[in-house]
Amino acid sequence: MKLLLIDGNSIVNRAFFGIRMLNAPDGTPTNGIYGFLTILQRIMDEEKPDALAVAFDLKAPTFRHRKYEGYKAQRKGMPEELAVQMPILKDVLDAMGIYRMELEGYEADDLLGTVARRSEAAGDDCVIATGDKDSFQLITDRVRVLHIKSRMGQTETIDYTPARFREEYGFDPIRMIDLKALMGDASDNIPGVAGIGEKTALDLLRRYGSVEHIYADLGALDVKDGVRKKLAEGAEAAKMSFDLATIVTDAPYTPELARMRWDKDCFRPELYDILLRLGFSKFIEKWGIKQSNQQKTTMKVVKTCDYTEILSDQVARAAADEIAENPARGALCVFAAPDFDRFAFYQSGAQGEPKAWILDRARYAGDWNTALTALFDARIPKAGHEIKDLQRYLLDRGLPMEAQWVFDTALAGYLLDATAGSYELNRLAVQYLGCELPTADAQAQGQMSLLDAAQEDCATQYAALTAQAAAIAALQEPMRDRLRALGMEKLLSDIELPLCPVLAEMEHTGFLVDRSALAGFGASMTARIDALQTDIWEMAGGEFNILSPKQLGAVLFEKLMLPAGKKTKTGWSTNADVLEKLRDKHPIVNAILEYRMLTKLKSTYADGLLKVIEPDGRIRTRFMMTVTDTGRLSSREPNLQNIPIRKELGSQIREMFVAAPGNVLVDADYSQIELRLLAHISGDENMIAAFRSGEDIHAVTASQVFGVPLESVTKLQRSHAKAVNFGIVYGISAWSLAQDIGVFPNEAKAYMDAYLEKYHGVRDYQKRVVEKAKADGYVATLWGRRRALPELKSSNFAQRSFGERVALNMPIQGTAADVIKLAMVHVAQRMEKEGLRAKLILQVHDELIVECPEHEAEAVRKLLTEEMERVAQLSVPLAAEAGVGHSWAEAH
DNA sequence: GAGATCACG
DNA sequence: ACGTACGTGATCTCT
Repeated sequence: MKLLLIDGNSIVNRAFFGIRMLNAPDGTPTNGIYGFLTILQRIMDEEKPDALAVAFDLKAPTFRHRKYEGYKAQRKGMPEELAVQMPILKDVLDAMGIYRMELEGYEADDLLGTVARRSEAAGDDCVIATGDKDSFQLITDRVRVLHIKSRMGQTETIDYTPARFREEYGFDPIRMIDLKALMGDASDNIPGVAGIGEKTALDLLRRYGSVEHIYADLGALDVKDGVRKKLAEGAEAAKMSFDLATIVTDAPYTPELARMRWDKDCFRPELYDILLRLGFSKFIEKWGIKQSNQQKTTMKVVKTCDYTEILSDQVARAAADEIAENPARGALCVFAAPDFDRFAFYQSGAQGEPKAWILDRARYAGDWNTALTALFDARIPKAGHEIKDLQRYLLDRGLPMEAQWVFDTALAGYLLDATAGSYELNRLAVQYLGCELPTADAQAQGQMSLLDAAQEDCATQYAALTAQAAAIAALQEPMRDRLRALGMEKLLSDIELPLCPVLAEMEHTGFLVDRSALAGFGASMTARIDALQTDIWEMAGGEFNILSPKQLGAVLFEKLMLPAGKKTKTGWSTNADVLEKLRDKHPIVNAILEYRMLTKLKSTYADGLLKVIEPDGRIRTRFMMTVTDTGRLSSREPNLQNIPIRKELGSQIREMFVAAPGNVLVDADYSQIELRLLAHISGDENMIAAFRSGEDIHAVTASQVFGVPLESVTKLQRSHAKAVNFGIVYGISAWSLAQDIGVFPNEAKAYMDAYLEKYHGVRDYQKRVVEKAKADGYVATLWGRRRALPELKSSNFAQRSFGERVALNMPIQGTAADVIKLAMVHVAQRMEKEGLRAKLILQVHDELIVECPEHEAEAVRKLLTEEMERVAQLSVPLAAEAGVGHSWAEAH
């Protein structure tokens, strides 16, 4: 039998300090619980124990501390945010049927030790999961310790067997006590011997085995006199520390072994409610926890109803007419199955009963396009979920999509919490309605005939679809209320919703790519890549996978003994920054850099893009509207927002993105939009003046920071000033700036000080924005787009600092996103109004690309820059520059 | 599936 | 002493 014992306090502590602040919908902090459950699940998956128990501390002073009077056993008090999570965590564990071990006056460690020794005596295997090193003293052949570390939100476990421990420490696990006796443990209030640190303690134990041996004859030790003196003076402390560090293994505790047995079915019904309240739908899903009495809540909040299945064109038209003639019933809510072959429509009655309709392509008797045309009638106001994709579907089928779209639950969810990550309807229902939606998975019953099962399946699925459409209806009011309260209604109605058809059409149109040129480009690299591989293998003295950082690290830093720089968590870093510094040290480095560049170009861009060119020669991306934390769009499958440009060879790819015959591309981009927005938002007079003057902003910055006349700014000074400008927008530290531009940190610090001295409006603004973010818990753009910043309250320095940088950056990056989105809406509307055949085809954050007939080029160029510059009247002009060409490279 | 790397703004 | 810039997505390796 295998028993898993978990040090509850230690694990929840790691989780709390390691994971960014998370909150339940009601505001209760949940990061400790969340982290604990994540770690628990991971260990369970990996270890698959037969039984488990979680131990918790219960009150100080504990047994171990009691015998030392006057000794302050009190650990540092738990932060309030963690303390409130402890009872909830215990409730969760109870509801999961997991055995809890607590004993008045004992620490979790002592219970672990006691139970571990007993299970060992009974011939069982035992695994202890903890975040502290104290428990290493319990390691034996039958007791392993899983040490849980959390770094940057990631958890890492190290499996300590006696061998693994000895390898790392150089002595037996039981000597962990001796180690603590000598070096102490600040977090546990174990004093240790004053002046003896980890290094000395390890050395002593490796040579003399134990505290007992060390103290047996201090005079015989081969150590410096200073160390001998410290040991002599610390004899008492060592004795006490030894006792304090010794985990009790014979506590008066009898665990109820039967209740430790792990059984997946022992979840109690209230687990569902607890997890729901905590906002942990991820775990509900993952563990397949069934709702208890929630079905009733669903019915109450999401009013479902019978549906009519539409099977013919005639019925489809009749239904559309009925809907159009009853505008008082509210928007028609549409839910589409993922592949758009089934739809549910739902209209809540103003007075009467709600009505619902189902459209199933597999069963539809008439013409599918006719059905869609009828129901997506432009007379009918509609609400939906991810409506841009629906519009794209209609467009791809050659159908109109001009229906009045008045709401999108996914977009609303995104505006309300851009960091949530997913806006699945069920999740929104949990969050904003407090209920779960029925799922479609039919429980195929053994007794049912195949036909019955199929029918049952269909009915369940239709009911589920209807409930989704009904949820869209039910979500509108609470979500709209929230948006209004946060001042984001206009953001939805004037920017995000109107942007949907624009993006749908961009995706639909796609970008023409010169397939044979791209294929030729890819093929032309093969020979060079092969030659480089041969050279690299020869210089390395053997074959290896150059793209494997692990193997490459071994070659560079062990075989060729090049000086290793940064480390990653798995080994040496071999990234371009590191390699760049090794360029002169060995010819292999240059070859590797070139090899990396070429393989990247070939696999991601040449081969990668070739795979997604459609039969008409065009590439169609998907613009994601609810992905980024700042309000930007993202582009996927393929990503057309990261096509190379910075290096000459890569930028050749852009020559293969072309206009169709008889057409041209018009490319317009905002010049320095983020810095201009910084000038406006901060109100810094000096920076505003610089932009109004129309001079090169980086040169002006250089001239001011380095105190030289504008005309005599050197290239290097300008490039440094440019780096500072970028850094300011990102919320820089002097250390990182130094890394970036390759100067000493104190020099970088001097640049930054000079910068903030000259642009003191920026300095004041930065102070303001961080303070306001701390007070409000969020930051916002000029248009009111928000990003919540719970990180600012984190007790973890790194996370808090991250929050501060985000507070500095998001309002700038997000406002730029607002600006270009609005410009896109205006551009599309105006091109349509002016009857141009021009089409927007791509957005790359500060750049728009239009494809149009040659004769429209001038008009489009003018239209683009006008609309882009006219979006907002700020204290600095928004400048857009446009070019025309037959390829993207030429137009840019 | 996670981590490392590198492409873009 | 902490840990180093903001925001993305694709590909490859390796567990």
